[in-house]
Amino acid sequence: MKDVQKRIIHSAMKLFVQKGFFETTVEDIARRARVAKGTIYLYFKDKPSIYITIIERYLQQAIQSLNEIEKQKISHREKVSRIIKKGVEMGRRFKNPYPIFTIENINLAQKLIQGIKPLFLKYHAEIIRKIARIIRAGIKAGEFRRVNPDAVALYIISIVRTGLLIRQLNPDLKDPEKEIETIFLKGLIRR
Amino acid sequence: MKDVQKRIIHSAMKLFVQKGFFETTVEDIARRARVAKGTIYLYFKDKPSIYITIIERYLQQAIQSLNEIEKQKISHREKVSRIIKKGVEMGRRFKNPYPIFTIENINLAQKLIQGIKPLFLKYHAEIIRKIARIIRAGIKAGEFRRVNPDAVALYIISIVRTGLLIRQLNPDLKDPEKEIETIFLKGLIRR
Amino acid sequence: MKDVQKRIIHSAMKLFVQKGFFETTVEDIARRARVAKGTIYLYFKDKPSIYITIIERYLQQAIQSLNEIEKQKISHREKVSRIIKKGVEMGRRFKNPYPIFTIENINLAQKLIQGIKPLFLKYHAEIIRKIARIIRAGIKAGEFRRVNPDAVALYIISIVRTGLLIRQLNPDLKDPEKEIETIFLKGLIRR
Amino acid sequence: MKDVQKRIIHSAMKLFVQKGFFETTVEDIARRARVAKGTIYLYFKDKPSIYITIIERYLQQAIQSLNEIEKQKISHREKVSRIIKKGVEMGRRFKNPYPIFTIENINLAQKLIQGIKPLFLKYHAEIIRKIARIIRAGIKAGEFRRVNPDAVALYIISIVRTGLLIRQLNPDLKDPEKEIETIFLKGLIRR
DNA sequence: GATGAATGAGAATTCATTCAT
DNA sequence: TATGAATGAATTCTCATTCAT
Repeated sequence: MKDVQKRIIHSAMKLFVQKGFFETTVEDIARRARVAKGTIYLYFKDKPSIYITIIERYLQQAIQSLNEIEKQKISHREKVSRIIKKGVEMGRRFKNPYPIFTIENINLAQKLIQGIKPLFLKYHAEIIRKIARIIRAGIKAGEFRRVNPDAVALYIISIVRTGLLIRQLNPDLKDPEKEIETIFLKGLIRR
Repeated sequence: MKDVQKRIIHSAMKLFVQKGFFETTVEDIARRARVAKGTIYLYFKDKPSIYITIIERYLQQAIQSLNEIEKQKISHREKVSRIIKKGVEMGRRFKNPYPIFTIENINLAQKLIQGIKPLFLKYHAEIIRKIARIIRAGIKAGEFRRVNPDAVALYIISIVRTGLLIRQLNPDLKDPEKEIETIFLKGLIRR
Repeated sequence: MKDVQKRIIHSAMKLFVQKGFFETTVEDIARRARVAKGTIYLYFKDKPSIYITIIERYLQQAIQSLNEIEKQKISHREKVSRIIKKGVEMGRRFKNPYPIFTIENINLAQKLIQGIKPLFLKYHAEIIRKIARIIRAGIKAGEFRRVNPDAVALYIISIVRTGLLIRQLNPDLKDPEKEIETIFLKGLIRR
Repeated sequence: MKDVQKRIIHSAMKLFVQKGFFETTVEDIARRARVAKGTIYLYFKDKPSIYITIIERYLQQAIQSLNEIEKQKISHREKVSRIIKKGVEMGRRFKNPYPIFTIENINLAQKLIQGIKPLFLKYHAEIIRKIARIIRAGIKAGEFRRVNPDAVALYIISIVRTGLLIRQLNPDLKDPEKEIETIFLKGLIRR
């Protein structure tokens, strides 16, 4: 990819994370990328499409990571563990743009979200499918209890978010996603 | 509270859910509330403060519900179960404005979120404290495993979101939060 | 009509004539009308619609004038004469926005013209119809030669333009439309 | 003239007719001419000057045609007839850019028109002069009635436009400029 | 000569907020 | 209190023109 385009994406990502999509102006993005305002429009048709591009790259990376994890010769339990770990790690890097698609954001920007929806649904379905496949295999192998694989796949994504959330709100807690993961795997109830 | 103010809040809530905060204009809110635009400013100092008011009421209701659940003479496990159930129920009613405060929204509107933060932190801390107290009691009673109560409290909030998310993306799944809750309580791994 | 709207229309008309549609900015119009830029958009949905409004009023006035002339108890020849006179007079006042619809302007602004077309065709057809009716009556009365009334109606509109054009390019010529009209009625060829 | 320049002019002419001057971008012109945008500026100092060049060539052709017609050994009446015929024919080819200079366009683009004015006035005066000379000769020869030759010259130009206009708005009418020309020569009134 | 990426001035439009009535 | 017309700052996007290669 062209250096200029990279700079624009980079600038936009930083600013979207720092100030939010709506509060970042195209001029801000241009300034930080050290290009003229008009240059942005040589590479992106409008402001939302910059956003979409960032999200799309993130999702593609997520799928890539899932593929790699699935291939590994480890227990299903360990695969789930790595998915969560990788998710938190990526979320931290991107300041978590993934959940942009979740119902929560509906509150802030229906129109924007609607525009992204088709793209998201495509990737989201793929991600869920991949995770669910691992869960299903784990059930078959007698490793996991008989659960609904799709629901659990969504649940795993949610756990990633919880991990990020805890880090944000309770920064003292050491290795929070480990704790969460343990409960997820072993349950809250003592036996 | 004055009837006019109620109408404004009601109108705003519907519209924020329907079209999003940014895509709802003050004029929209006024029209739906059948008041003049200027009247809004007799009751609220600006647009964000309408939003904040809605969030605040939601959080107060949440705390109220937690108080009621805590007082009940039931097992801790059952209390957790009811918290999740109530959370999903409230989320469904509000189309879930709660997570507006989560890191995700950082992507869309830092400034807005920052303005809400002090208020949110106050309530959020209280909610976490209340849930954590129940968890702690459950551990003490030997009902739960030895976990970090604060982390679990956040985890529970996250589970509520997962329940809502599944309903949204996989509407066919019957009683999704029940499934999630079971995993939360019993764990994924078979023993 | 509201005073503000009148001022906007008036301001726009002056400026469109003075500087042209494209070279007049909405800010120009606002300044001259002594209102804020945003106020324009309370009365008109966009810039072209100001233009359309002006044109429409002109066309309505033209039709009104034709109606009055048709009713008068004078010879058909005199009616034609008055139509031309009135046309030049109106054109002078509006600096002739009528021909905005003629093929000429296609060269400058297809999109704008296309947007106006439906409106124009409606009025234009009515104007042609009215003039043609007078011509037909004149033929029937033996006053005019057997000509195609529709073609002649268009021809009359064209004569109005010629009158205006001569005034513009040859300001010394006294009463130019009189001369043109005479040729139109009696012909160029000597007999 | 260089092939590249020809291609640019050709491309611009097609596009100005198709989409209008303002709605045609320099990029459009370049693309259609299969040259780079920058190349245009090697041949023309700016966008209006492309327009001016096109108009100028048209006017030069018009003068050329007039010269040829004037030299022919035919009646003055026939000369007038041929001028009209030729005018409509040229107008049809160019989709009539001539009247771009007429008062009508004032409504759309004063600045552009003003820039073209000096050039136009020069050619326009020459065209009027040539036509007026033919009329004057016709009067002297007793062929035409005693009219103002300059006014009639302008009138002839106007008739050309009427012919084009009728073709545009009433495409069914056969040979419309013939009808118009007859009235012009013989008059509307029956004798 | 030719290219086309980059520029940035400039335009239309939106909408939260004010304030005279 | 209530109104809603008016405001104008702010934002997105366009496109003629330049200039390093």
